[in-house]
Amino acid sequence: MTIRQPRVGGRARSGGRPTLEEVAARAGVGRGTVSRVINGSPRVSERTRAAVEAAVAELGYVPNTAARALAANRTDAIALVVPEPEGRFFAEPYFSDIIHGVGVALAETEVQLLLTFASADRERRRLAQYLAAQRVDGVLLVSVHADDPLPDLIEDLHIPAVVSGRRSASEPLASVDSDNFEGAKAAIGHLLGRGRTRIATITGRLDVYGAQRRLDGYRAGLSEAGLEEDESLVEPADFTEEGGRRAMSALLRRRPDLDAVFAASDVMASGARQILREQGRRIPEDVSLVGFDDSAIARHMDPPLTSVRQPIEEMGREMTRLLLAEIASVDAHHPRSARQLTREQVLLPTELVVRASS
Amino acid sequence: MTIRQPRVGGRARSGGRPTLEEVAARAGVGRGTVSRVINGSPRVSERTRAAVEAAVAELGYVPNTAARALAANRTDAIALVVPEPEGRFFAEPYFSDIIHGVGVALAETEVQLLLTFASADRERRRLAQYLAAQRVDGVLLVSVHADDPLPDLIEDLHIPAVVSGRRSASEPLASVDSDNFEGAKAAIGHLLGRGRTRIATITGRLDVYGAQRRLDGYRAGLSEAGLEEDESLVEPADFTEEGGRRAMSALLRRRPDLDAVFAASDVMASGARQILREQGRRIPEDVSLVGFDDSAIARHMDPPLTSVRQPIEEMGREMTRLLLAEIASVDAHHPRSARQLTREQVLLPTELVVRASS
DNA sequence: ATCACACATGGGAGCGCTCCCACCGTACCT
DNA sequence: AGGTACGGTGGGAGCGCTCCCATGTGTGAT
Repeated sequence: MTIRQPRVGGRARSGGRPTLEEVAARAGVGRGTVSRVINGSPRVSERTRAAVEAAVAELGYVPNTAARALAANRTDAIALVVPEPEGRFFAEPYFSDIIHGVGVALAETEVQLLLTFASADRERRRLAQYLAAQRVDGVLLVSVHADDPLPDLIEDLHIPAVVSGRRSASEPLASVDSDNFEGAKAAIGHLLGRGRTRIATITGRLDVYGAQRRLDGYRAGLSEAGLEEDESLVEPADFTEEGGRRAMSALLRRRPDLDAVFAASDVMASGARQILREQGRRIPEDVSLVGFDDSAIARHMDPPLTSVRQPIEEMGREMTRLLLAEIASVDAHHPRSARQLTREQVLLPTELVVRASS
Repeated sequence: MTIRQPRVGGRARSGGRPTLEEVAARAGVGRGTVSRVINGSPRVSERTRAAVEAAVAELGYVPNTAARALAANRTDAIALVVPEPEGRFFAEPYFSDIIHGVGVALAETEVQLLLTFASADRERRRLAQYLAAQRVDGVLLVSVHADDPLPDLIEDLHIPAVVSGRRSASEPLASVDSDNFEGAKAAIGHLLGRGRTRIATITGRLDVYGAQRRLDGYRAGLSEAGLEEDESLVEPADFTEEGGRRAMSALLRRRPDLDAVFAASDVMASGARQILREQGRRIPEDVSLVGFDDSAIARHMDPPLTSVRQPIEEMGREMTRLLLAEIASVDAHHPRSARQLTREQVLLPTELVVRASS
């Protein structure tokens, strides 16, 4: 028989990173005690804690995350999943703001943020594998389309998740959204205050829940002011500039007497403005124009566009808060199968930014 | 005495993700064999492999990464470290291109990309912890400044790493850079071909190695054409638009007879153009202008700017290739302390994009 | 038929941690 | 004095994998 040698090679002790056990030996305590100190358990005497901390500092000990993840069944990492090609991701300041908000919310925790793109089908599959492999404790999903299968997949996997922008009134996942309804209503209130009464709207794709809510807000704003609904003032579009142009043309043809336009996005407002100008309507003298999103476009338009600002960074913060809470609740109620996720729905207030176009 | 119960709770078998052992049982083979199949070892018979693959599919088995990382001492993840605040990161298309390149290089591997920002000091410390905790197998470093301590830190940790843009001629880490010298020389060659002989240059911050190389290329281009060096045609700046304006003013004051300007960045070229226009010099009739980077600015300038294109996406690809190679070589030569990293230096060719400004 | 050798396979040990139970000592009560 | 309680501590077991050694099992050469 041969005596089994301890495994040598890559993980040899010499020069490797120190382990818990080594710290314990150095501090003259047991492994469990060191673990308690590292994890900030209160059940450790002051003397012992100090001794362990000294040993940690001397050895430059850093816990091995893989071991911790395996033993504790958590990774202390969350993923921000962007179901878009990188190109669009970088083009839109939206994402930058979201990430910033997430970063703020994570700053005081030990949780790491991972960014993942998943536009192509192939990448989707990879992502599914990734999530199933339990590499993250939870997922932030931004910019999901109504027909995206990703959220359902995540739901099946029983992974804590938060989406930005509900997909419907009965969003099954926890979500953070801006108050599209009130935002639109405020825009209408503002236009009414300017003395406008024939207010048209250009909507986004109505299969997007947020677009529907903006339309609802438009209608509520008018009816609360005692104005009758008038479908000839409503023109659907698709969130694009070209769509904005077409819708504006249609509206002017149908209702040449309109004195204000509420576009459900800045991009569509930009398209509308082009047509208004071509047709010789002055902004804001003849027609007031209001957009939605308060994007860079709004600030740089001529004249600068009044727009409804969404608190994007705050949405990022809030999403993170919700996700961390879900993860914590899962840890608590152990049974992984029967867990209760909170599925909280948060609605953040919007703000009307008034500029020269109204 | 009490009989020790198997641990229950979160990690109970019921409903949990299947393990290797369960796949093995299902396929009627041993644990080792399943592991071999999963990892694509050739030492498995065709029959067995098929049986295991069937079991994997039936159970929806996905290996647990934490366990794998712990046992194999690798994570199959690399980090892209951006020592900039997120804002700048998103503002510059440079990063988007790099990431795209990295993504392409990673597409055919199982390696996951993590994005990490680390501008503030606090974040730096976190990052250092993160790396020490062995959460990634290697690091891609972009946009490092000459005085950044991060690369040295990474070097001390003996973590495979690749930087984009060497910090000096003797870069200690593996690096990928574009050929600034030849790029600049080509720009000068082009201007000479246009019949220009009094060619000035606006340099970047000369403590940035790349800026120095562009200046060297400028000089080499002139001397190869038999022109004498003339320091009155060289004006240092700092890569900013304002710097470009100042440098251009100084050059015009000193050398009103100049007939071409090579700016070491498009942004500086943009500043230079403003001054040239103010002074009534026509581009390109009176003065030819060439920039560097071929950024969006170059395409949108009036007139469109001739510029030296860097193969950014390819740099991302190449960095990834180098990093994966380093990681592989580390795995091979086990002893973690005495490892030999390749420290390869790659120089990618640039390309002159000729537009109306020259 | 015998040996040698390759190839295929099973399973023990161990990666570094967390969790939890058992145990120790001390303080406080009866 | 004996009992009880509890804060503090040590260390076994186990997380799910990889690695490698030991053990079959089949093939061709002798």
